[in-house]
Amino acid sequence: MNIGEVAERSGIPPKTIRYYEDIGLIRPQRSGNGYRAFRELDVHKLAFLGRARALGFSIEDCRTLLSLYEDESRESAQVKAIAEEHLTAIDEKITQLQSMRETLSHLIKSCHGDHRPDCPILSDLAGDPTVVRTVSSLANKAAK
Amino acid sequence: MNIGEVAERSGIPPKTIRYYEDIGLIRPQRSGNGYRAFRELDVHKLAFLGRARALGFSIEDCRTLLSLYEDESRESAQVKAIAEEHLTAIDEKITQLQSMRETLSHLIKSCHGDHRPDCPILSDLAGDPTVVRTVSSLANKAAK
DNA sequence: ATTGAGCCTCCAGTCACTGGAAGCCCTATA
DNA sequence: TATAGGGCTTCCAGTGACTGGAGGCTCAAT
Repeated sequence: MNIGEVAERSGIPPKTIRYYEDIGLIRPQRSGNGYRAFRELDVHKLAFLGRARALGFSIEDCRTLLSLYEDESRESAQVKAIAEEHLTAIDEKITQLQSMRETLSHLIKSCHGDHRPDCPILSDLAGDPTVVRTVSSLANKAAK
Repeated sequence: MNIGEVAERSGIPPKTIRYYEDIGLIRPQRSGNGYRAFRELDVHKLAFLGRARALGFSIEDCRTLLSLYEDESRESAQVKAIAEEHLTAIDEKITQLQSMRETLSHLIKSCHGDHRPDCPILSDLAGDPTVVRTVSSLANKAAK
C-alpha cells in the first residue's frame, strides 16, 4: 500500500504520516522503488493515533499509549493514569477559557459598537478600573 | 527605566518584552550604554498587552487593538467586532474541549485501572466498536 | 580591582504539523 | 517511443508566542 491510500484509509494526511515516521511512531517498510510500503498494521496504528490525537493526547502520550497497546503485559492502571492526567489538563483549559469567555462577553455587552470612539473594551484593557473590571484579576491568575 | 523594573511593573517578563520590541509592538528608546530606556507610555502599553493576552487575543489582534487604542478617530464597532470574533473562537474551543472531556471521562469510568491488561480505553482507541464508541465520531469531526 | 547582578544580542528549541521546491517513478495516451 | 500527469521522495522553512542558554558588555558596591 502506498502512502496515498493509507492516508485515505486512516484519515491521516500523507505529510503527517511521514512526520510520524520521522519521529518514530510508525516504521513502514520500503519497496524497491523507495516508496513506503504500508501493511494493515500500519494503517491500524495510524487510525489509533488519529483517535488518540482527536482526544487531545500529546504526541508523547500517543507514543506511550501505542507502546502500552502493544505490550501484552501492561496494566490497565497505567493507561488510566495517563487518561486521568489528560482529563485534568483538559478541565484546566476549559476553566481558563470559560473565565476568559465570561470577562469578554461582559465587555462586549458593555460596548455600544457604533461609530463613536468610546469603548469600554479598550478602557478595560488600558487598565481603567472605572469600568467592568474583571480582566486584571484574570491577568494576575495567568501570571501565576 | 530599565527592562527589569518594567518587567516587574507590567508583569511581562524581560524576554517577552524584548520579543515584543522585535515584532514591533513597542518601541522603547535607548540609553547611551545600549540599554533599553522605557517611559511610562511603554509600561502602560505592556500592561495593555498583558491584559489582552490574558483574554486570549492573538498577538496580531493585540497589535490591532493597540493601534485602535491609540487612534482617536476609531469607531468602537471595530473593537467590538474583533472581540466578538474572538469570543466565537473561544466558544468553539470550549465546545471542542467539552466533547473531548465527555468521551474521555466515559472511557476512564469504564476502565478498571488495575494490574490486568484489559483496557476499554485502548480498545476504543484501537477502533474496537464493541466498547463505549464515541471517539471515532469525534475523530471524524476533527478531520473536517 | 574585583565581584556579581543586570543588561545586551543571537541562536536554538518548543509543539505538531504544513507548505513548497526540486526531482524521481509509474502509468497511460498519442 | 516520447511525453504528460500524478504520485512519490527528500529537505528546508515557517507557524505562534515565547523561552532557554551562551557569550559578552555595563554598572554599582565592596
